[in-house]
Amino acid sequence: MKVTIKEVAKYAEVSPSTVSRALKNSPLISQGTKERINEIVKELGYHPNEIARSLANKSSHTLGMILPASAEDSLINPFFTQFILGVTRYLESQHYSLLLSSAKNEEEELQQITRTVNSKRVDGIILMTVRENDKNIEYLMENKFPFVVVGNPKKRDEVLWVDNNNQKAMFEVTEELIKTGHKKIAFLGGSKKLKVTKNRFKGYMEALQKYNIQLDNTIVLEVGFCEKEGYLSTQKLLKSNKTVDAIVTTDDLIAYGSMRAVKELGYRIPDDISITGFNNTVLAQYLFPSLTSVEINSSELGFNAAKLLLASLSDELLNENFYMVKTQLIKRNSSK
Amino acid sequence: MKVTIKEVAKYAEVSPSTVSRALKNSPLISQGTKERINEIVKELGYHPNEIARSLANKSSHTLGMILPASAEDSLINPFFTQFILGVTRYLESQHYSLLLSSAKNEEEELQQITRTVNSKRVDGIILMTVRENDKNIEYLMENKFPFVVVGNPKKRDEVLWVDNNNQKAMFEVTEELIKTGHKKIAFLGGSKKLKVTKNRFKGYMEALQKYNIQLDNTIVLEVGFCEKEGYLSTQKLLKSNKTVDAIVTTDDLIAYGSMRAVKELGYRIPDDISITGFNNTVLAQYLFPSLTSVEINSSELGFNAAKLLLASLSDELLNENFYMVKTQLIKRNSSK
DNA sequence: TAAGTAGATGCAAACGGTTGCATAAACCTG
DNA sequence: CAGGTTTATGCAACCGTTTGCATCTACTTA
Repeated sequence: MKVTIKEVAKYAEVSPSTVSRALKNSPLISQGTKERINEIVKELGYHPNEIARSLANKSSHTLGMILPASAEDSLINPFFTQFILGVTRYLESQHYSLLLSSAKNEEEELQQITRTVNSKRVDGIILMTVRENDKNIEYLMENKFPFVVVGNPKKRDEVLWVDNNNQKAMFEVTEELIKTGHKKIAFLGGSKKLKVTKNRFKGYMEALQKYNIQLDNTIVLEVGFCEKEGYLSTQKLLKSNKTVDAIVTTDDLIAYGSMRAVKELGYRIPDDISITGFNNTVLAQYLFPSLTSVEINSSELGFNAAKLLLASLSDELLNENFYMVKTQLIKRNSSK
Repeated sequence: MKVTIKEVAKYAEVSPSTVSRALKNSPLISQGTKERINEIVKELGYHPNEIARSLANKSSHTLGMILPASAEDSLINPFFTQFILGVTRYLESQHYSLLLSSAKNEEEELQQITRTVNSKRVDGIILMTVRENDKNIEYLMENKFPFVVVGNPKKRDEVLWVDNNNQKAMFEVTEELIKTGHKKIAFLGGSKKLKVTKNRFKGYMEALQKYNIQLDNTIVLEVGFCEKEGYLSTQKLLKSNKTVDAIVTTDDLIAYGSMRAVKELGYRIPDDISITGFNNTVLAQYLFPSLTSVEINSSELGFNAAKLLLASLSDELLNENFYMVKTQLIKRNSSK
């Protein structure tokens, strides 16, 4: 038989209100009855119906999250699992829950978001990606619905966001290479339209500047996020009589393709050319030579996204509307 | 201003009951008013409050799922993301939602499950792993709470489960090797306690039997699920004067370690020894030589887990209390 | 000891829907 | 055209909590 607050009240010979107060430690209740009620609660095995609670409280104690279409492709990357883990870890510590949906494409993403918002089942939303002119962000801002995004949104002062410090990460990679004697460092990056690429490129430049190395635009290449493009553009690069002694990339897969090209053309890694990746995917440790890369703490990213959003929900005064997660340089054998 | 069913009722000059009926296509309503109400619903931008609905319906239209502790380690495997994707895909098609939590260890898993069940926020639960003497399954069965598990549970006739057809998969791998001329095929499997290993081993044996090859227990080894153990046990195997012309493994990582040992000892892959993996992880396609492996359709696994559970929730008569997902043999260059 | 105050509890409405039952209107049918 | 049936609608209770307000009791304090 289901046990409700009324049952408990009957047994304790008090009103449901009193039970309710006992359960949430209201000051409007005497120590004695509180203890008595708590005993009966245990005895009967009573657990509040969270749905009823949500209705009365006008808060579901739940956040929503949409797995973007891109989750499907990025098989190489445990980012999503790790991110979700981080989110749930924080939410659980705060007795919040996570409602997850997925979308096949951008359009569906927005649909899912509106559905979730409209149905009032969540108090806020976590967006796992940012796009140029992001419709999702637009919608949420227009409707003043609380949310946090991962990555670097356009109106960065008006929204909550978390990101890993891409610029600093690439600065560290480049600096490390310079310090170990490299002078001609090529940059293989993904689409320049992406904020990630831009920021990583900034870090690269920053390091060059610091050590007074002239930026050489002919060894800065834009490639797609895959092994093949890394391979092809490295081939082109090396065959063009350019002498480089290091190649930094914005992804392990690109680095992997690059390694293949370098080896094929008879150079040794890292003796002739050092190569670095990014994202520290599973590949990195198993490649030969193992790949120096940058570890992104996706779980901490998720953790802090949830934390930031919850803090803002509770009218807490936030010092910052964003949170930068530190990355970690993982040195392996592909660089000197 | 928030728009509730009462607002709509007022505008349409009907009672809330009528609006409610209009929205769910009840036969107790005239075509005319139904259309009128639907117009007003659109005009006002009304969306039912799902929480209130759940309370009245005593059903949340939501399933619960717990990311097991092991999700943390299995970085190499996009299994979880893919599985979740499959689940959400099906749930969305049925207008259901997914409530996700995570657990750091077995104990916490059970806690999460009881919490979720007690709070009445979900109609059923999806378990992503099965253990020996699984406390979670025990609890759910005792409380007669609807659930489905991934993998092969003990009381397989009494619970709902989905699994990939491990036996058949390994049968196919082994048969393929036999057909391409291999005679001495070693088996490198994970812990024999695991149902997965057992089933894969069965498939291996089945193929041997079919082609009248005598099982040789000295080339059947139990190893941990990692590269290193694959490496070490293959070394031992090859140094023990055994002649093998193929090695099947129950995981790509084991296979990878195995490849390393084989190459070090001077054998060629696949000319001298063929090697196969399992799970078709990202590694497989990027190794050298690329690794023949077995693709597990985790997304379909999730899809059907959700489907099975929902079917049982709707008192549908099930033909089967389980669903076997087909695997796919991916031939690459590590086998002839 | 009377009046005032603090503390503990209950009542009843509210949250936003659903649904069994009663009823009114419209339609048959002989 | 009276009586019965069908169809469409409304009423009110209910789902399980929360909470503002009223009430009651007991304790101060002059």
